[in-house]
Amino acid sequence: MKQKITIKTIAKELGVSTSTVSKALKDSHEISKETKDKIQAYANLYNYKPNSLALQLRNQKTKVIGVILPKIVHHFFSTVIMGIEEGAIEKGYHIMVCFSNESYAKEVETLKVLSNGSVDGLIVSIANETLKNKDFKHFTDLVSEEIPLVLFDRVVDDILCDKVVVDDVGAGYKATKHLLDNGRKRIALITTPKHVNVGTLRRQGYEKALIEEYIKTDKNLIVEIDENSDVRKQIEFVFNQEIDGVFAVNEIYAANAMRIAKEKGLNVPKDFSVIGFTDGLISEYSSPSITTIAQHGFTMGKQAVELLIERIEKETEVYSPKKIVISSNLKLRESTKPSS
Amino acid sequence: MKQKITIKTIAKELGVSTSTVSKALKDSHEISKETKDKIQAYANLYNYKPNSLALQLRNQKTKVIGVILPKIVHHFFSTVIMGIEEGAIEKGYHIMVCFSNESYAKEVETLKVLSNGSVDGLIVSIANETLKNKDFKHFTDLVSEEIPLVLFDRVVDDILCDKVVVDDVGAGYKATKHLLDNGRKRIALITTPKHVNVGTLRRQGYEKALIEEYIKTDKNLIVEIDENSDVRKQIEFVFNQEIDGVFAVNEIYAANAMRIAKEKGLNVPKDFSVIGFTDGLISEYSSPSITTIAQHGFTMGKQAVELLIERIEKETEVYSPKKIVISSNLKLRESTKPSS
DNA sequence: TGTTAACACGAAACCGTTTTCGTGATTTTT
DNA sequence: AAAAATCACGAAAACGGTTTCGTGTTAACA
Repeated sequence: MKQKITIKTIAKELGVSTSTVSKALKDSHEISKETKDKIQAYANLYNYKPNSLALQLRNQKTKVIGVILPKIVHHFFSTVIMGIEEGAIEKGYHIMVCFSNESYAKEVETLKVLSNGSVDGLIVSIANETLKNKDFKHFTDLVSEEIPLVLFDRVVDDILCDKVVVDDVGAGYKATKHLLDNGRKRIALITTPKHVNVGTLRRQGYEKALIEEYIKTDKNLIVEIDENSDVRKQIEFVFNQEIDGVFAVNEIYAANAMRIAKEKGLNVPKDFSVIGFTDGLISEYSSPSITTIAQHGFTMGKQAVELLIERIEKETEVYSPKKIVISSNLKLRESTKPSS
Repeated sequence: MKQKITIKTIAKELGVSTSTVSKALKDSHEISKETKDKIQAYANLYNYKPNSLALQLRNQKTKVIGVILPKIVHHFFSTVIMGIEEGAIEKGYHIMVCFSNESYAKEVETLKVLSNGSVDGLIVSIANETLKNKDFKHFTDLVSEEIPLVLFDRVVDDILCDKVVVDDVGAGYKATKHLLDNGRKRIALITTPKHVNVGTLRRQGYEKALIEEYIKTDKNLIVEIDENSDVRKQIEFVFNQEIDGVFAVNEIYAANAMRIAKEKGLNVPKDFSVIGFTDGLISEYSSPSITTIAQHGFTMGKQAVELLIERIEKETEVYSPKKIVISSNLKLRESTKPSS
């Protein structure tokens, strides 16, 4: 890379001290107009830009926020990133994005690297493997180092930090209630393994809605998907039962379920209703389009980053972690058009 | 944030100089075993981590790569990010991600901020507005500052830097040829405005395939989508003509076209074929699933970052820009099952 | 005319680390 | 026993800025 122009260069070239240059560039009253003009003209001519590393070192802050996501090729997470970035830019921050790829080891490593001073704070959604392990030491260490941290979506209560989540129980309830209202009686649930807490919470909502209608939850109608083996096969399994609707905790499962239903000759939404989670493009463009729970990823991201920046910039010693719950809502589409 | 432990702290605490601490932590032979043990033990105990800002300043490199994308909630771009990140991590780099949101102003601003020393190099896909403006000064400035830059997908030849693109002409050709081979005669093209060069290139491939079959390109079969107004309406327009197939330059347009075709009572793929670009989830999960040109975003990202890092680390003064062309291939699905 | 204030600038410390070059104290060599 | 080599460590500069605190010169005031 070309030799960059620095304050020193300018100082030497113009026969003044670095302090004078620094002050002149900040339009300090200490410096005479002529000197300022001369220095500023020179700086402009040679396109001087203050070296941000030097400033970061001096100010002891980077104006960078680290973001660690389990994955990115995913509508929800990419929407969240959008929100985080927008919120960050508004406050003069930038984001450094890393992925854990759902791996515990990579999450630990990334957290370690980012917490060595390269970022002012972190926004994280926990990797699946970590949730399974239940080993959160890398997070609690971060907290005890007092590095600002905000967890979102996939959070755990043991980690004492700010959190942003969707109202998963409520969402599960709304989704199931909607199916019941449409007259469905035997509703399958396609969810994640228990360690993924969002899945568990959505399941609670599902069960709550059923109980209210005096329907006993039937274990055979519930399938916990193991992403390491054939997802489609596992979903097909539930179709061995007699069912008239399905609530899936994400849109991939929902799309798969609908496809299977159609292949089995079921007419969606006439004979069979489908409802998913994450209001992504699949739900919008599949046919029939799929009713979903909208997660408001953008809002989540924005709230998370605002929370974090507040935490970073507030020097208050006493600090009680906040938890923001974003309410989700139903996005009605063709897959649950009332069966006449 | 808690007061971080530094080399100075250790030095003072242990009554040695900072140089000794620094050397001891690097296991230098200059330091006696006892002193090293003592210092290392202390560092471990208090969980000392070298401040990365100080290192970056001293080494004059950040090991960070800036990435500027037009958008992220998009299958292709998020796949590219994955590739970039993986390649970066492998070489000990991290990525700083920003979005231009297709805006010229934000692109200029972001480029300026990132080129002040916070990154060692940049990977960019140009914003639509910039392509329309044809104002690339912010890029050429970067090049003349000799800041390593790699452009991908949306590139322009005037900027002298490394580039990674897909074989858009070839891809357009393959897609159109495939439709022709399926016996389609009146093939609509749904593309972008002319300033988006990838659209223009794909169109060239389309025209080339038609010419080979002695079919004259019919302007009425081509629609250039303006994203600022109703996309669906614009696509519908082309259905006023008699057509038996459509080639769309991205999957959203393809999905829309297929939906309209179905609404018009056309049977896909029996009466009508659809082929898209970007092998995303929509194409996979819509019904019928949509044949696409796979863009290999992951590969593009990885190649781009490898090119960039090579450029960053090679101190060779003479440097001739490279252009890597990634060949795309057809992913056959239901929307173009041969009409019997 | 002597004192004080305002002005315009520079010296030096600081942020946290690395690294070159001394240097005094041992140990080895002759 | 004197010279040379080795050892174990420290001082200081450097990376590129900012900022506090002088300080010499000039202008204003009594």
